[in-house]
Amino acid sequence: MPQEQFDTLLQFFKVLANESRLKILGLLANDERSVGELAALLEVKEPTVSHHLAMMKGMGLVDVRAEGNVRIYCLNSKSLEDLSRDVFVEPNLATLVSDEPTDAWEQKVLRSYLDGERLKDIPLKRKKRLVILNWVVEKFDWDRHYPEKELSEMLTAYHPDYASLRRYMIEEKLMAREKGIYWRI
Amino acid sequence: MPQEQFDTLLQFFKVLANESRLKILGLLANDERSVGELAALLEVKEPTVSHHLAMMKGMGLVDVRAEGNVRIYCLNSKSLEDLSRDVFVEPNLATLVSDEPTDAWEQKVLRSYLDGERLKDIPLKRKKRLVILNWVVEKFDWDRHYPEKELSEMLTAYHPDYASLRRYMIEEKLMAREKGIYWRI
DNA sequence: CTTCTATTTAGATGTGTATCTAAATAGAAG
DNA sequence: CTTCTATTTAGATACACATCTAAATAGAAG
Repeated sequence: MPQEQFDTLLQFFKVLANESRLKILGLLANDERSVGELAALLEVKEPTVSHHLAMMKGMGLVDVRAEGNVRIYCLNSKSLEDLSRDVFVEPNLATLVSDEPTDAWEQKVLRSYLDGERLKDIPLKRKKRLVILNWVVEKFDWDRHYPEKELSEMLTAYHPDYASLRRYMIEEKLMAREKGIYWRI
Repeated sequence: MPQEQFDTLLQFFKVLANESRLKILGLLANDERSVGELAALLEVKEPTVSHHLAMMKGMGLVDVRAEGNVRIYCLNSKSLEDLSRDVFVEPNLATLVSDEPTDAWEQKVLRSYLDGERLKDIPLKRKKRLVILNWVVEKFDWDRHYPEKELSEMLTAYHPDYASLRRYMIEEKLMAREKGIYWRI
């Protein structure tokens, strides 16, 4: 859903990001016009206008009606309103792009927070911190149980603030704890 | 005013009519980001992102803040709202393009309605009719007074429905009438 | 059917622009 | 001051696209 919507929006902007087409939109907002009229008003050749109108029709921005030898185009203001409503509200915009971390981005985070096998810092932003925590938790075996003392010693090897690391691991449900014993989940 | 606004709008669409820039907009709607983060998320090089951000900043779509070595960009949602509000309401759109008849357009109208020195039709649309009326009224001298009979005979030479022509001329204040005498104004 | 006109299709050309690499800058940290 | 890192600037390349001309289509009118 978001991807498809993103492409539609991108296409919409591309269609309107052209002087001739934007003028056509403005002219049709005043009155319906034939291809020839538009060509004369814009002072470009008919084939060019025809090409532009085809694009705009493809986006549903205009409608056509044949009248004798003439094709009359008019604005489809509903589709314009639909697009603008969906688009220009910030929360809608936000859903257009997944900000799921990509491999490339995770690599970047790891590089910037790791100094060899040690952490330079524990990221404050949750998204980045998750990348780091996932890297740390990989150091532990799936099918072992770790007493708190052993866990803390191992964590200290990566960052002095082992307590925070431990707390975050629990919080993010990367590990579970019971009676002072920890294991991966 | 309309021309300037038109250019702004066109520029706005051009800025957003690009996959990378539209994604940046979406990402910044989620959270502020540094150039490097955006480059990693989009999987393009930093200079490219930098270039895009400069464009967007030029339109006032984003704001920057320096933080150490890093420049953090965030969305300026107000400017986005302003633009969309001005744009996507049909009456606003209509004012963006002057539909004053251009010379080219007038020529076109004349060509399509004239058959030599006779009118094929009297246009129903006022804009076109004005072009025709202006052409007809040129046939009359500025400093002569025409009795109704003479006027009607002259008009008949251009179109059988001389009465309509005469009425339109008065209506558009191309001619004035008093006691059955007509003259140009 | 033939001719004329409005439009569309096809194909060519030139400009614009998104992106890259390499080099310059600027600020942080030692 | 020197070094390192994030970013910007400059310059090159390549692809996209707006527009044009010429030819095809389709419908109106004779």
